[in-house]
Amino acid sequence: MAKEGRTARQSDIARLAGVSQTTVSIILTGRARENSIPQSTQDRVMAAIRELGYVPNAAARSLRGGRNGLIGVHTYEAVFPVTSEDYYNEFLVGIEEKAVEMGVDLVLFASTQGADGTRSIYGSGANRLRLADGAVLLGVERNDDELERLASEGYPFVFIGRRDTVSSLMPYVVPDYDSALRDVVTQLKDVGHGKLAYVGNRMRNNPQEDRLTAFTRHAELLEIPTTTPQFLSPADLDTDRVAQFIKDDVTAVLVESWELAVALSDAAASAGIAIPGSLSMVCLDIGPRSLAVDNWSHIQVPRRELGRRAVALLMDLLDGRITNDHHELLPVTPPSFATIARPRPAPTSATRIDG
Amino acid sequence: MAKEGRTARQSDIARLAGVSQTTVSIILTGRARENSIPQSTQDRVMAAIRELGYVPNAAARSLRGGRNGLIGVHTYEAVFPVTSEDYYNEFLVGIEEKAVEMGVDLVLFASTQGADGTRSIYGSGANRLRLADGAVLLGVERNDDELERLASEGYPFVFIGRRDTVSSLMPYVVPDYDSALRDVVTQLKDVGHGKLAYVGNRMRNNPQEDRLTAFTRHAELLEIPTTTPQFLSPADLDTDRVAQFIKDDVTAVLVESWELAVALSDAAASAGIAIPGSLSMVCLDIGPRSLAVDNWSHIQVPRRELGRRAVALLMDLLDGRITNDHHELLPVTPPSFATIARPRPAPTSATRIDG
DNA sequence: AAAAAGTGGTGATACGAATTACTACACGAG
DNA sequence: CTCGTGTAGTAATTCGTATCACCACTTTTT
Repeated sequence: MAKEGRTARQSDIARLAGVSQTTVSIILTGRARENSIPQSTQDRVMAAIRELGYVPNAAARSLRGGRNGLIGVHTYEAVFPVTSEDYYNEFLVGIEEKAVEMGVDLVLFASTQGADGTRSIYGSGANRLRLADGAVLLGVERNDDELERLASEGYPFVFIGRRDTVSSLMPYVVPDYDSALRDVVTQLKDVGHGKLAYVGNRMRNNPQEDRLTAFTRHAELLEIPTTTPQFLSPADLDTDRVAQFIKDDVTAVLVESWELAVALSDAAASAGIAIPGSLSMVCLDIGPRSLAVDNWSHIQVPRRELGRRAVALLMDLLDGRITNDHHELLPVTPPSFATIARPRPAPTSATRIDG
Repeated sequence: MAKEGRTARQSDIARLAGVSQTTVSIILTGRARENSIPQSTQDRVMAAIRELGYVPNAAARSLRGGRNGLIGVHTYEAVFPVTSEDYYNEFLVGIEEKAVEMGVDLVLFASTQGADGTRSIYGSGANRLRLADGAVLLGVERNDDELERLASEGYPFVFIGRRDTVSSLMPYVVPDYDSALRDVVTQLKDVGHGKLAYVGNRMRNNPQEDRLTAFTRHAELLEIPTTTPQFLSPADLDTDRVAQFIKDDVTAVLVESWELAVALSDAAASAGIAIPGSLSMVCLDIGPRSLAVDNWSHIQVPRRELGRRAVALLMDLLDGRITNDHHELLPVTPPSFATIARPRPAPTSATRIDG
């Protein structure tokens, strides 16, 4: 059935069907009507295609400028992390779902990973991304230069997340942290909290900055006092720190990562501080599946939906339905009341024991 | 730095460096020595490359060169299952790892999924896999016809797993269930077990058949009696069934899936039968990560390694280092002694109470 | 002195598909 | 009988890179 050696190309089909290569191309790109190719010819060509098992050559198509139905996915961290309680997997679920719906295939750019494990689009010498019609990029590492270069080359891509410096150059989808933090602060105010603390990671990244900015903004707008944000490693979030919160009349703590949430839970337990009885806690990131995160109040980034929207936006971009300045915010699920409770009335100074 | 619009190509560099495009290509493909291009010319060209921010066009390269550095991955079930306690993820970890090492990219064939959720290579008319240089296929669904067709078309692919009817047509990697079951049966015999039961799923698939065959074979070779294999849904593995095992002097049960292991644990607990005190249990499949599978004796399929080897074999196949009849067995980790124990001496008939 | 080998390149072409710009013919209207 | 309008195509060109077949000149070997 299949000729040995070479794979079939359009000219093979053309010969078999007794037409020119041009005609085959016209039929395959769905412009048969406007070029008045009769049904009989179309049928002959389609039969030949089936007989030879023809599949368009993706490289040739993209070289010429056409579509090849490939959507790239490039993450600045490993796609399938070995620490498999995997943050990215959920994005990929969404990306794959949407790809299936749109009938395109996904290219996971593994070759963009250097020997040292870092990932770079241009690092490997060639911009492999060009093999695909466009790409979805994600990752928290700061590679603004690459993004800028990619955009300046006119390569169509969508970013999941936001980069202040270059975000105007490309469409992106991003969780609506501003609304989320407004909801959190409102929620805390509504149940009666009077003073909030914010504990961030020592390592900073863009989403974390967004959350902190939003927190500061809404705490101010809602006129709820806060302590100065602290940036701690989990080890530093110890009993002393918890004691200080209590001393400072802090009744609720926002922590930026699940590692900090674990540390705070442990420290509070050691210090005999009940959560949420004496101290409410909200986690601003979700942990791995294996942790019982439902036991903490936390905001939930719609990772699956972000993946889906990113693919949808990319297709829109390719079809010219949107431009590079199209940005989308996706709602973030507000926290449950697991570790948010009405604070106890502050003890009077008379009952307070000073060490 | 980057010119607006078009990206630089070799002829741009050539013009800037005052040489021909051929020379640029020669230098870039590292054949400067053998073509006696002096260092001075190389330097000029490299400078021009840097100045223009040139990056080779991957599409043009693969069009010219044949290979495009894409490795397809096709699973007969969703690649990123929504039920994310994901069996396939571990294979993909291995596949991606190896792809990174080999410097190739992965194509996840999402477009091969039909509207009904089933996946078929030829479903869309054309064999989309041809887009990649070769592919790794996995999945337990029985699509032998497709595999056969694919092989007959000369498409290079490697299967993870084994299909009796068509396995001679392609290279595959497969867990060494025969050795694994030999080890299990030996292990059970060595600690003193006298009679084994085998409980399989009602839904049969190829790996399960392989395990059962191996079990039967080795039980016979080692002259250890067994009950007739039973194929049950987890719900049917109830206290009655457990009571029957005891009545039949069965001291160890091999279950084919973690669902059955859960059912057996529960049923035994309800029936007051201690595991492994009164009944040893070995699970022949591993469950999702979230389950504490380490609490059961189970054999462990080296899924990551299977993924890695599959990619390695595919590259070997593409480079002509192996042929279609190359098959590899990968060792399966034998069970721990978590739920394997020396059986209690069988009660004498005098002490047995008949209902 | 002629032949061979080395140096430093260049021009033309092929890869496969898409597109632009044609051609050749039939038919009806004016 | 000629003009216009479909109909049913095709030839030539393009995308960016790699490679093959050369070329012109110099140096070394026979």
